[in-house]
Amino acid sequence: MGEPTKLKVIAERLNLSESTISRALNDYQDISSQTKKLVREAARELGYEPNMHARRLASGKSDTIGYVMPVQDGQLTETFLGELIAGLATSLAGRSWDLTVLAPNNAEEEMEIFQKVARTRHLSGLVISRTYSDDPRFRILRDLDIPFVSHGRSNDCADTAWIDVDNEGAFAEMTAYLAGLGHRHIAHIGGPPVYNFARQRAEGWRRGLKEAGLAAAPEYGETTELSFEGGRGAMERLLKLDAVPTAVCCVSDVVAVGAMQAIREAGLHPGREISVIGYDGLDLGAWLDPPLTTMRQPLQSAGRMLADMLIKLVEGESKPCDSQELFRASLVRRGTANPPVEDWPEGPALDRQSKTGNSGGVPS
Amino acid sequence: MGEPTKLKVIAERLNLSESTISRALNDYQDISSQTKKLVREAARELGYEPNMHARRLASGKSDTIGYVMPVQDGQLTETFLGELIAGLATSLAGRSWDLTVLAPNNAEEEMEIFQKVARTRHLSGLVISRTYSDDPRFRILRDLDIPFVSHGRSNDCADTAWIDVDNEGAFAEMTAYLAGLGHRHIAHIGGPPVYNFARQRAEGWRRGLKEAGLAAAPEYGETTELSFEGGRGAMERLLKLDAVPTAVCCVSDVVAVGAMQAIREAGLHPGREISVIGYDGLDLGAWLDPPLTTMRQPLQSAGRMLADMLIKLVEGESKPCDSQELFRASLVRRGTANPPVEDWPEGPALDRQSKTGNSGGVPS
DNA sequence: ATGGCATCCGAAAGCGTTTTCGGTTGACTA
DNA sequence: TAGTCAACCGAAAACGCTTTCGGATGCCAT
Repeated sequence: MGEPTKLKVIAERLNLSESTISRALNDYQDISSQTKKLVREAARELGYEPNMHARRLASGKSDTIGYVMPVQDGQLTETFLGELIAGLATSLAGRSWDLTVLAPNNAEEEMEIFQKVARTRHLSGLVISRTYSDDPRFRILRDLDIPFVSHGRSNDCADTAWIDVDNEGAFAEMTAYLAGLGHRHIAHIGGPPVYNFARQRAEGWRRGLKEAGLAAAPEYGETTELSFEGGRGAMERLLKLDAVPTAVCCVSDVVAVGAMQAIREAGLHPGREISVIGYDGLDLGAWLDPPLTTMRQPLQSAGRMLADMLIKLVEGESKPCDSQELFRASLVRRGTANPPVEDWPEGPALDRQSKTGNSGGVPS
Repeated sequence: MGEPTKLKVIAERLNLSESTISRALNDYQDISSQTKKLVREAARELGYEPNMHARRLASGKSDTIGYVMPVQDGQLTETFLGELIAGLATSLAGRSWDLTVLAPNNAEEEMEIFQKVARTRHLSGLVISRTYSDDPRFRILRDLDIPFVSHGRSNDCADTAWIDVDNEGAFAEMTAYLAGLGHRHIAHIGGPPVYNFARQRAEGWRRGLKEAGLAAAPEYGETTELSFEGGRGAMERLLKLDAVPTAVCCVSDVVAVGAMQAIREAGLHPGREISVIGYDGLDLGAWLDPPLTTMRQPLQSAGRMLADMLIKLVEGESKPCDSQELFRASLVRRGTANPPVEDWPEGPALDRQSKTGNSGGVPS
């Protein structure tokens, strides 16, 4: 109610010195367990809460980590952001650390943040996300000696801390699954290759094709924006091909939904003439008709794990290169991945002259 | 690179005292504009960044606001969370304030946070969201004398700061729109009435009905969880009614999508036999077939405005009751709201004996 | 000259912790 | 009985900034 109780109050009440109180509360070894108990009780009774600012000033540690939001790519509506941030926050709260959110609007602002953190050390470490294939932040943060963990890998992340999903493995599995269903014309709608995950997923598709004994026709490797419109546009291009693919691996659920729309607009049915698999495991995929087959990655724990890793790094309890976790994504079978069908409608919008059956070879 | 420059360094370099430097940088009036310029230049050259912890300890102000995430309701996948947080963060960064995110897992944890903030004042103010009709937090925060702004109103928010959308107005407009299209059997699928917005939206539906000269049949007022399954279940119940409604106002887009699914499963077509309007303006609505008509609220600026309001409150530049903003939502015409049709299929799943035309009266 | 009044700046006391260093006990060994 | 050594605690110096208070200076009017 009145004045916040500080160390001094407890000290006077127990006839001890402030420093003893401080060390007792911080569990120093040179305080008898008896007085420790006394101090802790008094602290509880008086409702003592340490003044974070004083503590941080004196100790030189900030016990705060910063999460750098991926603002500049306009991906703020991603549904996982909330869960990630909540995961970070709860994990930190358990250790009475704080989470502050940074939202740089462009690369320069992000650089300024890094510089400031490096100088003032007002944040103990950073979590970055939405990594690029060739991501300068890895080098910069290392040079600035700022502890950090990334959500996603990059080219030179060999000796940094990260967590990621095995994107390549996931798409190889996805492709193998489609091949196992009998598909021989499996296309891929990928994302901008600046994103590391996009490159990895495309690579996984290629590997899956190869392992299934299929060739990766270049015209089957589409690339587009990570959006509904992007997916639709890419699918429209695939539909114009001489040999229209009978299955498509999409870099994300949103892109997959766009592809489904294009398929429908061509008078075809997603999951019948053309199978579609997305990636992300979004709920919305289940609400479609037919529901979208996809792959889900474990996200709920990502925030927690990022926080744990970063704290260990900051406290020097582990080295960056020992803090690397690769998760597996798992297939979510719903309605849009089925064996290929023979009877395609010969709609006016669709020119399939070279595609009289599904046994034809892969176009060169 | 080396030691972070502190006030002392600048003071020695300019042959001034630390206190002068401090006041010069903080634009005190008793420092000549000449020395101010000198100090500022030196600070820039030396790359001076104030030590936040020292500053906050000395000044007693924390220049930090906390955003309390709505974790306990499990609504973390809401797409607006990212935008809201980003808005808060950017607006604060412009004033060199910080945003820290709190993620209480239940009401007790939330209370503990409040108590701690009240005692330690380590946060200057709070932003709360996902408000209940009868939300105890309003009283508690007021009693604890913690400055706060809420995203959404409550019963006793007359003298607190908030921003909100005119939910009631939006649903009245939505209902009027459907009535204007010729619908006379307009139902509502609402959310849990503990949420203030849910109650407001139901109220808006009733008002719209009344203003259109239609009666609000109690069985047309459904209530359900804010989920796909909830919407589907509620719609299934509506489909069992003697007089099946020809239009449905849904409390959210997600619920609307569930309703659409139920309609489809009954052998009917959303937007043909039964019109559906959602609320939120989510992108995913546009990806459906047919695309979901909905209402969009301005969210992009909400975070910014919440931050601005709260800072003004903290600085004493305005009073809570003067910080209240009501936004209007606007109708997004897409494909699921059309005039009623006469020819309903007589599917086995649907029993419409009392519904031979659309001119029938509202069931009592 | 003297007083009064701005204007500008320095000295110093905080802010509430942490942490090092040394000092005081008492028990135990030789 | 003196010496040694833990075990435990207090004094005091930071940490880097803010802010009050008063002092010095110069200017003008008396």
